[in-house]
Amino acid sequence: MPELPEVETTRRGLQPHVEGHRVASVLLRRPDLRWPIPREIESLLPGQRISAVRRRAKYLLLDTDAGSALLHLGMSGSLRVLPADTPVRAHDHVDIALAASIDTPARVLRFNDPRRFGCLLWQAAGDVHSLLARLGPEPLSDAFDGDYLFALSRQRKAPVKTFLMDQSVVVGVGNIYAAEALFVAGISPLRAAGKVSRERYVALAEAVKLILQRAIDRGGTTLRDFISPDGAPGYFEQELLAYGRGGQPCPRCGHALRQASIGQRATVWCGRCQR
DNA sequence: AGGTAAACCTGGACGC
DNA sequence: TGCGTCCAGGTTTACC
Repeated sequence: MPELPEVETTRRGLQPHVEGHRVASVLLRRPDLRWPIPREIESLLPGQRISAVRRRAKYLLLDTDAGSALLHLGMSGSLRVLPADTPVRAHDHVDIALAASIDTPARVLRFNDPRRFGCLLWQAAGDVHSLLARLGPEPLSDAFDGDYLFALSRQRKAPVKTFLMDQSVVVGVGNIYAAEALFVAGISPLRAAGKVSRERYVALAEAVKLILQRAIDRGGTTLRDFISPDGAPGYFEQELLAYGRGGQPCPRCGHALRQASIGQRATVWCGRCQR
């Protein structure tokens, strides 16, 4: 489910309830998600004060003096901050209980993930987890621009949509926002990455930034099960121009939007506006 | 090295 | 109503 805007929405929802608070206890209702949950989550995290809630790519990090809990929401994961006595529902796999303080009641940070493609891992203090080691730049940073994409894409034969979704090229762009950005930039998702001009990569980088920022402003996209930590859905779905609209008229020219699978992912685009 | 496809897992939508 | 099939916001892993 979650691409960068949904993870960032989650981070922002978590931050006021989690940052500066102490972990009272950890409850694992199953020992694994995508991978086994490491021992440190149970042995080191309880008692620690969470100093920051950060995002890198589609990962969330809960920083403590001992190290960081590293979370990924996979396709169907969500995190919520709930009153400590909230009844458990199906697929509530992990509770990180937060200690009560003078001005806040006890709450629980609860990780729900039906498909279990998400993960909860541990990054020791001073370390960079191997999953974070080979990631590309953040799309909303100055390091990401058209010149960067142009330089990296030379000689590459994979479709530009596959290239854009490669997390070692740029992080955070998944299937929804890749389709949207290519639509806005007027680039066919099928075009080989190495055959897109510098000028058009400038337009693409700008489109990625614009769309991701706009989606963050709307609280992300809720298709099925994405919810923010306070239970609210995202409102970007109503602004989607291409994703999920195969067969419908192009919002720009009225021509029927095409749909096909590119790199194992359903892709929608306008054969007239996108070349 | 780059490119492609299988694999992981559950639930919802759909057709019969 | 029930069952089979297909599809879904991700990414590692294996293979060519």
